[in-house]
Amino acid sequence: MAAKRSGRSKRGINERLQPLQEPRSEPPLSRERIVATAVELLDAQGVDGLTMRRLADRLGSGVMSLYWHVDNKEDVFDLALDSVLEYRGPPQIAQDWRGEVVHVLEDWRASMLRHPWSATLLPRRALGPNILGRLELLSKTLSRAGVADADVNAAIWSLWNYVMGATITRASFDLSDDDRAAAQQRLTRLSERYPTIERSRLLLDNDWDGAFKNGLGFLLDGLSPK
Amino acid sequence: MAAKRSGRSKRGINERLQPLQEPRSEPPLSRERIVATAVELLDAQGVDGLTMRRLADRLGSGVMSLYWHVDNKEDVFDLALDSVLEYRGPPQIAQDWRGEVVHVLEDWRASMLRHPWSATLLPRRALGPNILGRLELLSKTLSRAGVADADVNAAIWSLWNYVMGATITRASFDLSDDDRAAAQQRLTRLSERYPTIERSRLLLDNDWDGAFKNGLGFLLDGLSPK
DNA sequence: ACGATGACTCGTGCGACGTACGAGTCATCG
DNA sequence: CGATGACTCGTACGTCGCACGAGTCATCGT
Repeated sequence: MAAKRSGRSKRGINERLQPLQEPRSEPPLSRERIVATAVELLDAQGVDGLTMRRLADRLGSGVMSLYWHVDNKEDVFDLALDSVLEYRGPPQIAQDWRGEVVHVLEDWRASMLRHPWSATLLPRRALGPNILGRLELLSKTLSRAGVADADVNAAIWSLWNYVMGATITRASFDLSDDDRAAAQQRLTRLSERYPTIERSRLLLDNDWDGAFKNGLGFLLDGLSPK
Repeated sequence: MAAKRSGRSKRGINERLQPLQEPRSEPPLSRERIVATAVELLDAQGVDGLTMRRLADRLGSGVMSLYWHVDNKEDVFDLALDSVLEYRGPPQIAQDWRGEVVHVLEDWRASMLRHPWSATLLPRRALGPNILGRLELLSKTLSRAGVADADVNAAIWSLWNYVMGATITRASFDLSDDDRAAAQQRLTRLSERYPTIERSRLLLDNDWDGAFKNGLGFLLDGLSPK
């Protein structure tokens, strides 16, 4: 019931009334500062690492002060997620449609991997303006490329599914070396039950970027207008 | 440091020592009973709905008794997840490879949608035997279909990504009608910013099953050996 | 027949968590 | 000068996972 979006509170006349009691006098709270700090915290500690108490600590404020600027913790997640998914456009003009689609999706994946918590968050929160912008761009590109109108939506969802699956998997699997060692041990121990994937070293391939590009190539082959 | 896997405790000789003090005398705790009840609870209340207290309540036991049979709460998730992802094989023998792949993946998706919490859990937990079995089967099928050895792993990860993305998205988006109404409202309010996806009604299509099959068709087209 | 052992259950307590509530502080304006 | 509204914050409540240690009971070696 609160949460103004308040650009900047205006004091300025009597700053001297703050007798520098704190060595580093924090700037006043604001939605932007909260969101930026939340992103920092999420990057550093993951989804479970973001608590309102820690967020307030980093901001040098009390916990309940945050609730003046945001509705609740879910709101913080939504704002942080959206702030991270901006698309700045292709590097130069005049690409072919495949190049453009690949660039949008690789940039999307890269943004989410830079903030791994965002990948697991995106599917379960509302679509913010930045994601809608990306979908709009994809839609226009595919249409212009000659994909039949009846196929465009299915094509977009295929691409969405592919990026989400790839990124969530990638972001979830780069845990500790212990886990990696344990997984390898388990697999070789069970190699007689899973001979094919053991032989092809399916679970040991670390070229995630290459696999992403190759698989996307397959999908675009299937999507190309005949 | 505990947690035997104990098939079944053997009493039997002197059951009469239990003087039916409880109208419904619960069977003793066991790993299987805990996992089955955890699945029930997860189905009913979702990931956040599973707490050790509620689980113990449903089992008619104390909270700490659970910790004799499982290591911790994560262990409960792992066991519940694995118990839900069994594959029973294709309905009849002798399908073409496309039919077999489609069946594995549709069954996979269906299993996860029957237990929506499993989709979001799978990518961030270790791969259990049932998932490995599915990957083994896919690997064999693709090889037999003539997919080049160098492409098989990329192909499998494409399929994995696609199923995971599709299922996680589907499982996360069937929330309340309020959300759906709010989303539609938001979209039409912003229709001038996103004209293409508004016109194609991208976000309003509810034929998830059809979209899954169509998109999978695109991907398999791209994977077919030339 | 008896004491030891181990399987299993459970109550209490600790330190987190999100956030409702209400009491503060302070600049601004009539 | 008194009121208003923007903003901050301390306290409190109910919930969570789980560590710890004290129980109960069947079984077995002697």
